[in-house]
Amino acid sequence: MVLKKRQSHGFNSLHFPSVPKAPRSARRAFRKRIVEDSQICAFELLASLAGKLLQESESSSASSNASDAHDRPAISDGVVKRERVETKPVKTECLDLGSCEESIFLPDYDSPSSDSRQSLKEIPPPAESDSILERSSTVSNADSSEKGNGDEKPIQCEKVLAKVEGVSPVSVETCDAKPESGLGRQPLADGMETRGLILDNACSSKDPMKLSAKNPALVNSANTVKVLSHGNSLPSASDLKHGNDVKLGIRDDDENFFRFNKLSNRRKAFKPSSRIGDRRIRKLLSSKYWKAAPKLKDYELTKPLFADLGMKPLHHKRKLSCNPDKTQGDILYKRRKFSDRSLVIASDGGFSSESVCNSPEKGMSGDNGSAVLCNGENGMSSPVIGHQAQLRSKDSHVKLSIKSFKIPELFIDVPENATVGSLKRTVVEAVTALLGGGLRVGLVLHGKKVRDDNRTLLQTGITSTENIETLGFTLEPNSVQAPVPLCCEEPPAILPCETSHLIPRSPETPIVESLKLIDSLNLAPSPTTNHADNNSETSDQEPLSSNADVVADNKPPSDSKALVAVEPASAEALAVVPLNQKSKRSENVQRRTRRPFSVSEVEALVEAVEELGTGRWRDVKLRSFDNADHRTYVDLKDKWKTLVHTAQIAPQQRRGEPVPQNLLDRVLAAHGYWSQHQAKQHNKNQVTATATATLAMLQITDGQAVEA
DNA sequence: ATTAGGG
DNA sequence: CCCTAAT
Repeated sequence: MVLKKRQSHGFNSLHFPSVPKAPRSARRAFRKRIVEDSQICAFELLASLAGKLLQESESSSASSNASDAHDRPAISDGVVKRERVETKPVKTECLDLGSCEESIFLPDYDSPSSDSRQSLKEIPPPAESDSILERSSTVSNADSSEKGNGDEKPIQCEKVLAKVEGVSPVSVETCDAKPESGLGRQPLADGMETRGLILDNACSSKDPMKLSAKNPALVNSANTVKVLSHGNSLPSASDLKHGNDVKLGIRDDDENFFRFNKLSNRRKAFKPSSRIGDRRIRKLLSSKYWKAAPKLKDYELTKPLFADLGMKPLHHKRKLSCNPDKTQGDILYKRRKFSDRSLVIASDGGFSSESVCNSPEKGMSGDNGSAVLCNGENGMSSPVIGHQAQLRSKDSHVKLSIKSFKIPELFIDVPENATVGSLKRTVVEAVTALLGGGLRVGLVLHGKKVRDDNRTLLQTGITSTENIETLGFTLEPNSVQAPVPLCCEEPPAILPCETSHLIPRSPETPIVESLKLIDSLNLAPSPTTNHADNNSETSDQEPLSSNADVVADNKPPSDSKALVAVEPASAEALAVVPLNQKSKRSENVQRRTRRPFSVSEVEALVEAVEELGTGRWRDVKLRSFDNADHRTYVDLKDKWKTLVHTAQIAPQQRRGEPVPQNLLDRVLAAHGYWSQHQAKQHNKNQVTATATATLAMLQITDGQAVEA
């Protein structure tokens, strides 16, 4: 027990009301620095943000060209290539995001397994790479030159080598627009079995935006490919790279993050007590200072299968061009609080793949485990993403087709005078933000969660069509594992400019009706998909509930042979999307773990309150819980509150660890006493004597009553 | 930063 | 426990 040794005096102790050891101002002195630091952080952040925006604006014109270009450079082996010809461009329709320049063409990659030379040709097949693949750390400028800039800043690529299956190492390249991009990228550790996983994410452009516009697709498709071809759960270490374009933000955030930690440490050094520091940090974490960083962390911490599969940079353009006038409509969206933990869902109320995207049939050819990521264009419906999986067994590979994922319920609030376009965008934003929070994909087999990420599919039992029936995927917020706040409170400047903006939720703004309308439209997906199945291969769709035990009904993925993932938004976009606090919190911040008060703690509390009264929780904390970092004065106050309540109710209604009646009696006595002397608390000395007597009487009375 | 109260 | 408003 951390309880401070306390004097064992009862009411008599009331004679000696404890007095703060020093004036509050003095005690707080050192804290000031903390505040200042945080402010500095804020400034730094702002500065970086400004810089980023500036940079983006500067490159806006260029980026626009780049963004709509079909040529998405594929890079491998340090060579930048245009893929237009080699890959089947899949045009993804934009979600009516104002500008469709963001549309991306996603190539199909063929599974190396069956036909490695095709899509992955540029990438050295795993088999060939018995040794560590060495790659030039610099990416050729081919792409950049085409773009017309990119020559200037050398871009660094860091190589990350990961050992895979104890045999062939996997080379992953990441690039950073910034030379010193330090943040240690996490290698594909975790002993992932990603044989043949090769991720190349080259950054040849100096312009972050450009990168963002291009790379995500690249990365995503790469991931998908991996999934298809290898079946093994693939680490999303590769996903890390996605954030290059947002580098600035990430770095800053990370720096801040570290700073925060520092602060906390410092604070602790000074004062070993109180959890206040922690709380403060938490608060900071959960607030605006965070943008992309959380995401990065998520990636680092987890290995989401599809976590950021499919994030498309939707916002660059908008960011720049928009000069949102805030006076316009306000659009709010938020996730429902109760749904924070589990998302999901259900039968695919989603859209058929076609409705969502134009996926090339070719890409879906059976032999190639090609992945097609698309962006659905139906504004309203877009938020609803069905989830469907299809598995096939071919050769020794397990192939799946996930038609779509359904996203959890969203609340959207928009003014009546908002335009349809703005509404659509809002929905997109919401979805983006949601996904940006970082999702993990869970695997459910036979209704049971498969937790071991390192096991092979074979070991897990996912080998053939038979299993497919019982295989399901779930989407889970990352926050569970990584209590990292993800979001970002960005100035509306980033928002879609047209008519509406996402704004932090404000009570007054919302028009409930419109909200509901939207909600129903978007959230309640009408089962577009056919339930009729003709295919032997079926996928289970399960509601993603926190339980994850639930197995959903099978869905007959009709014919899609390829994996089709619907991608609502880009990772970067996510980084930029402002979220309202609530959604943020619900998704990112984990509640403090519950720590029921022990009897001894209660005793200490009671004792302290008897002496100090009910209005000096800080002193109570200092007196009896100074060493209990997890008990804040608010906690103590709350506990007292509940204690009083507990003492007032029938013993049968009390729950949890029973508190000795005598303590409860003391609680009542003290409570009664102090509530009568609130006003007089000033003159403690004078009152003390009286208080003692009164309390004693009260206690006696109470005790008698109880006994009787 | 604390306190007080509602959720 | 969390969140907020008011100190």
